Parts: sequence; structure tokens; C-alpha cells
Amino acid sequence: MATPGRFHIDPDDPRPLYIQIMDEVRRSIVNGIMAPEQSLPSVRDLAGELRVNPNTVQQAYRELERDGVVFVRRGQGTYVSPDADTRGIRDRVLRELADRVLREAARSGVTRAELMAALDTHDDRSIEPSREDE
Amino acid sequence: MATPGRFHIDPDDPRPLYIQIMDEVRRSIVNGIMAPEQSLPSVRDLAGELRVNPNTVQQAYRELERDGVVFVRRGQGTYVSPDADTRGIRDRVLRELADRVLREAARSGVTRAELMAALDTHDDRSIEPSREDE
DNA sequence: CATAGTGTAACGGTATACTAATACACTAAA
DNA sequence: TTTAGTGTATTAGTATACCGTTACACTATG
Repeated sequence: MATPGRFHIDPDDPRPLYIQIMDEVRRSIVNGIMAPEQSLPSVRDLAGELRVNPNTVQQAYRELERDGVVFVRRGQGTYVSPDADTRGIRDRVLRELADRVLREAARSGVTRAELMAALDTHDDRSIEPSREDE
Repeated sequence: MATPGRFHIDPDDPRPLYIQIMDEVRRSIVNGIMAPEQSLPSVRDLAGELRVNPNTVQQAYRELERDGVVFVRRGQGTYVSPDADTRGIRDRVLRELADRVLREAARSGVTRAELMAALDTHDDRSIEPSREDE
């Protein structure tokens, strides 16, 4: 059930709240919804919208800052990094995901070619990327 | 540092021990090293080899049994499932990995095509699948 | 029947992750 | 200078995962 704000989290999702928030922010940048230097909602605003603790939002923003995705001005706000353009973040997300996936494939003893074949024939269309319908 | 047994675990790997053991067993089947109905080392034997607690091995075997990868005869031992042939397990591992990966891609707002392109161009050859050199 | 193998269950300790509560510090505008 | 915004740090509570300890049950063999 989506909250009416720009980001949403799913209380039934087993993943930690702060990780869901990080994914929301990252996806907004990847999809071009948020542009470099655009301000993010304040930790209190977003906390209110999502009905979580401000420190939970803060934890998400802190990790995104550490990853270079956002930067912070104390007393002013949190902003998308100037170099966090859609293409750049998208490439990084893809590279890191590919890296993780290939490691897991290696652990399981399957090859990149087999994995790609499996991805090609995977038929669950319901998990194509989220679209932000505004 | 590999222990001299058939399976090994890495104490520096942050993943839980029982999950590492599950991966070892699964990979042995996927690589054809273990055949259907072949017996697995007993929980005490493997615990001794890996220097972990028997109940840790037991937990791995229990999950593998739940997944249908092995079956258990109390008092007798644990065996690879008769239908757990290399092809079957390999297909399942691939399907589940593909499913997980596409979900994570969707969460990040990237498409299957982009992901496959990233996998194609990923250049870390060091993470091709483990080979069991015997 | 006893024994040595096998698997199994219950319980407890520890560590860590997650989240919230509270209070502090910075900044800009009035 | 004050105020209302902003971010930030510390602390604490809770839950859960992980792993080990201990003891029990089954099975086959001698």
C-alpha cells in the first residue's frame, strides 16, 4: 500500500526500513525523477510521511552520503550529488549488481552464460522495473 | 584457506556457516561431483572436518532437505535426492538466482536488458565459477 | 542385547541489526 | 537576537540470527 508521498516503504517487506529508503532515493535518481543538486525531503518530513523515526531516515541518508549519492549541508538539507546524474548512478547500480550476481553465481557453480540464459528466459514479467507514475 | 576435506568454509566469509555449507553441497551436485542417492558426510564427520558444531551442519542439511535437494534416513545418513541430478539442481539454482536478481534490478529501477548488458561487459574474470580440482 | 554408528530437538548464550527516543548543533531568515 | 528550519550523535530497547551444548531417538551390525 503506497503512502501518498514521493517515496514509499512496505512494512511487510522484510528488508530494513533504511535500506528501503535508500532504494527509493537511488531509484528516483536512476529514473531521472530527481536531478543533480535537487534537495531531498528533510529527515523529519520524510519520517513523518513514512511514519518512521527521523533517525531511520537519517541512517539512510548517511549511507547514501557515504556512497557519494547525496551530499549534506548541515542546517540546510540533503541534496543529490552534482555528479549523481541518472547515467552515472545507473551505471554504478548496474556494475555493483552485476558484481554481486556473478559472485553468487560462482558460489553456486553456474556460469555467466548460463545465468544470462536464465535471465533471458525468465518469464515473470511482473518484476520489470517499477515505474513512478506521477 | 581450504580444509583438506571435500567441502570447505571460509571463516572470513561474513555469510553464516550453515549457508556456506549449503552452497558447498549444492555446488557439488551442480558440478556433478555428487550423484543422486550418493551419501553425504555425516553431520559429525563434516562438523569435525570443518571444525564447527554438528548442529550447524545439521541446520544446513535440514534446509537442503526442505528444499528437496537431499533426503535423510534417521540412523542411516543423508543422501542426495534421487531427482537431484545435476541438470535439475542447476536449472533450479539458475531460476531462483534469476528471480532474485530481477527483483533487485526492479527495485533499483534498471531493466533486464541493462542488467544483461552489464553482466556481459563485467570484466572481473576472477569470479567465474569455482572449479573443484581433484 | 549391546554398541557404534546415524540423525534430531530443545535450550541458552552472544552478537548484531534495527529502530526509536532524546538532546544537541548548525544555518538562514525575520 | 530569536526562531524555525535543518542535520547529527548518543543511548537504549528489542528482536533475531547464529552457533554451541547437551541429551535423546533411530538403525544396523556383531
